[in-house]
Amino acid sequence: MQASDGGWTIPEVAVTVDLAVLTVRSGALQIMLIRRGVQPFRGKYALPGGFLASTMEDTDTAAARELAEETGLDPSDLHLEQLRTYGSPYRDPRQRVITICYLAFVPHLPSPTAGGDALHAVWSPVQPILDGDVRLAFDHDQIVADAVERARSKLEYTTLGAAFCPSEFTVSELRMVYEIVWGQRLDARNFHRKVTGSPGFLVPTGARSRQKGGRPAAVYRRGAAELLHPAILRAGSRPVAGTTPHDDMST
Amino acid sequence: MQASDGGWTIPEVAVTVDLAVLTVRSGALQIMLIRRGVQPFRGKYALPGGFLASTMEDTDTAAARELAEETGLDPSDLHLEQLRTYGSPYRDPRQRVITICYLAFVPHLPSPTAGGDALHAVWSPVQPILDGDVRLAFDHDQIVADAVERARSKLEYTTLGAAFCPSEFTVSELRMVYEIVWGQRLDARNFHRKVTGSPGFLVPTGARSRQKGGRPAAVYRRGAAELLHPAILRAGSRPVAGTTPHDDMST
DNA sequence: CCCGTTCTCGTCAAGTTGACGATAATAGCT
DNA sequence: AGCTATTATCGTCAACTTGACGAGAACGGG
Repeated sequence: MQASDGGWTIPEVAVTVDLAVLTVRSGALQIMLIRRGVQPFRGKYALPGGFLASTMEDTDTAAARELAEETGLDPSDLHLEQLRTYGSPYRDPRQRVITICYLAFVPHLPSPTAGGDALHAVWSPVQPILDGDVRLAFDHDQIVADAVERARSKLEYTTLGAAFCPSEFTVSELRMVYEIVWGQRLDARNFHRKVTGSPGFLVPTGARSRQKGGRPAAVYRRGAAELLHPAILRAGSRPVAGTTPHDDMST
Repeated sequence: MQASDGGWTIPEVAVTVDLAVLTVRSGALQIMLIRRGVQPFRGKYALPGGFLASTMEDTDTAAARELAEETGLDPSDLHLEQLRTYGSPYRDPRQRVITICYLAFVPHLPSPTAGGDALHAVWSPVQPILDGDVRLAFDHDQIVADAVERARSKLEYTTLGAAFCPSEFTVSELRMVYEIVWGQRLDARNFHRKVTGSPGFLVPTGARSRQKGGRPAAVYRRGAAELLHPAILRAGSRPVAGTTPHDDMST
């Protein structure tokens, strides 16, 4: 459990790398879960992940490799970032386990997963987890809550909403991503003006989508911009009108 | 190095909790460093921190305790948040060490620290580190760069700029924090309008500061608001603050 | 060919930002 | 006291952004 280092021993702990993989499907924000086959929490759902191998693998690389295994997709196409590290002492009943958690945004996957670890992987809507109606293994409820909040925030000031869309998409598809992740309706006309007016957000392909009804929409691809200036703010995060800008101190 | 768990062994690695403690002093954004007394990187400067004790201490708690030891301040007064976890395999030449790094904003500390670990602690301007003119131990240059970028970003959309100020401060002091952290001049009149118009950012104490010259400024305390809506965005870059030599904490 | 639907462009009032003039209130100096 | 330099605070105005919403464009389906 400890390695010697010139008369001093360095304590060691178990470390896992877990993934919070979010997607938008069936009109809901969903997260990838696996059903645990071993104790503890056998039979419960948990985030995919695993112990950091004793090999000298970078944690970022380990997360990308796991993501590729679970989704069957090239991780260079997907958005993957570190979410947070969870180090509460009793989050694993066996022994102390610290989890480095990563957050991924993936588009609606066309085929079910193919990797070996992913045999038990399922997509599950996040809302029942946030509401406490579904309980996950360990402290993964909290991780899911953190992941969703990070995702909602990221849509405001980055172009990552497009990471939930396929490589080619319309403004309406992007708007529905925002509406589903934020859980609120957006004005289609103002949203269109906003995203098409943000330099580098959308690159028109020239093609037009055809669907059941309505005017065909222009098809776009993701642009090079990653940050949005200014941000697209969710309702409720706007200043309250009526407050006096210059308030007298004498009160 | 491994613990048995029903026929399977869980690999373990060494974990440290490090601190990136930022402050504004002498007109520059500075970070707390310690001079290493042991190998590796003996004599080099590094972020304060230590191996995660084998005790069942929460990593957040461990970071807060270390911060209190280094600064001598009550950690409940200070802003402390997790920055990132660094897990590159060869960042420590001895063996694999994963570092959970925390970010703290502290005001200009009036008195030197009293703890034992802090005897060698110094404040050092971040700019030479960002420029590559000063090299730290391990990958701590990168951590400092991440910490500064996080701090600059946090000033935009949170009220954490006030965490660099003493408990009572003026708008000018707050503006200088912004100017120093962002490295650009801000219009004093627009900044005043902006921060006094943000509900919950500043609470007037009724007192007025007296200083060398000029009209006395109203004195404020931090308000309850943590998020700024809308954000204060940095704009045109105009470098302002120079760098000062290494400054002992007991100044 | 009409109709419902969706996409896209315009318009307008309200609010915010950036540039900057003007006034207020102090210290230091003669 | 009067003057000046300095800093704080208040106002003004044009340019821009936002939210609400009208209106036309371009389809599929009856």
